[in-house]
Amino acid sequence: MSSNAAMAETAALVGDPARACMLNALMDGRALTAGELAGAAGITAQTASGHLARLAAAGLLAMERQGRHRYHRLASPAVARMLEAIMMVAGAAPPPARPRRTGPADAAMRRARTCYDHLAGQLGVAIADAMAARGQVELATDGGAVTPAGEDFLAGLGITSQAVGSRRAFCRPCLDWSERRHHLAGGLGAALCARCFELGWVKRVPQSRAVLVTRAGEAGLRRAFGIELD
Amino acid sequence: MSSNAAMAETAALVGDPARACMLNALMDGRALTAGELAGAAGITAQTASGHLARLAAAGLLAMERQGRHRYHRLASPAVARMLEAIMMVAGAAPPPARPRRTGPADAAMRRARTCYDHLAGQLGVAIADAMAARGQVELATDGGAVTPAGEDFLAGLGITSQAVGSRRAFCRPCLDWSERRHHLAGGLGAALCARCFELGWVKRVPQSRAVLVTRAGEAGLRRAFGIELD
DNA sequence: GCCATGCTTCGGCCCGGACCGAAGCATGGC
DNA sequence: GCCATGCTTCGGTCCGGGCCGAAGCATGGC
Repeated sequence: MSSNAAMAETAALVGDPARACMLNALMDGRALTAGELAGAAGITAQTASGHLARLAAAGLLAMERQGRHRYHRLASPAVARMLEAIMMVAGAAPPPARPRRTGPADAAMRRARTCYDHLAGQLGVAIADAMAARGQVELATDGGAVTPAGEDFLAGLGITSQAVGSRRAFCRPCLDWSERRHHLAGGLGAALCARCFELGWVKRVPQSRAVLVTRAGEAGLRRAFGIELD
Repeated sequence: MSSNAAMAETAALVGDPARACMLNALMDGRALTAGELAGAAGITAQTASGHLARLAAAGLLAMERQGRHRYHRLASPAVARMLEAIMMVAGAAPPPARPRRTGPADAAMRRARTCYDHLAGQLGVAIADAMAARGQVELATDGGAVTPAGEDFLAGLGITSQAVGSRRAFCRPCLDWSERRHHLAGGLGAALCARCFELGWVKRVPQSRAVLVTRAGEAGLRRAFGIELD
């Protein structure tokens, strides 16, 4: 059973704290240089170099040289999904343990962040809740669908069905790491996230997966979704 | 960022070949004794005991004592999904490598097997294809939905919508490990799988995730789905 | 009570691999 | 050409943890 060994090898790569840190830093979908990743993991450049080479060899990372720099990013959405899945199990892990402060310590991260290509945190959950409450999407633990009313609503936001995906069922729910509730992922989640950036409703916090809701964003989100973050 | 450490810890648990072997053996959803798991991993009982204790402490396994035996099973579907996700990355891993025989060496496994709670392999893919071709389900990479025609069809098979789930979108596609194509998972996949066992169309191969299609099953599958396994 | 079975705990061995210092290549700026 | 920057390779140290043998508890059969 060689597939067992392959699985163990892949998991072992994620199973080192320094590598996990680097992978996590790439979970926002951007590409970072080797130096930045070394800093994020708190290790020296030469140690990071070894790790990155192994991750790339295993197909977890894609590497791209640009001048003196080498940019690394997650090789595919499948890798991001794997990391999500691991994080979910890790988060729910201690079953008979003390409740233990859930989620990231960083308040901004808890409030709003990107999760590979879509929005998560309080913002992501609020959007999902609002769209579900208005009958714009139907959510279930195993999948979801956009309703006709939802398509109209998205069109009004400037999101075409082409941007979302060709089929009706493109709205994968993704259990939120800090909120422990579902938010919108999949094609719909990615399109909504991209549109929020385009509209200037949210902007990235440097060196972080966290995003800030701008003043225009607060107004826009209230108008479009009827949501009001604390 | 303590969540990083938690993720690494969880991944490291899967990252040991012996533990990966045991987790894999539990991927069919059944509960096995410590001795059986030790045998599956090719290690002694005392070594397995240590591994199992750690996996249980981390919330990956649930343990249940029954007489002298201790039965272990995956703690939750989330764990199974995590293992699936890791396997998927591991399978697709070597990107610039030789094509390398895909999937399990075992021919029976490739033909039909369970994947936690649903059917996979050629059989699983064939069912998904047949239902999609007949307009009974709509599949996308991020989710899926059963059509009204599909509900009628399922009712004819003796599968009520209660058995499948309360919402319309309960049919999560799951990328097949050996076939590299999608099959039906989620509530729908679980209900179909259970019904196939009830009808005696398939039966488990002892000590394996593989399942055999019975003579009655060949006829039933042909009649119900119009599929013909080689 | 006695023994067999199933599993766990303890102790000690040993190997893999994570880490860093130093040196070696590249690329870009001047 | 020269040096600075970014990254990699090499060599050596050190620690975590996987492994088994032996012994220690439970449970069940007799």
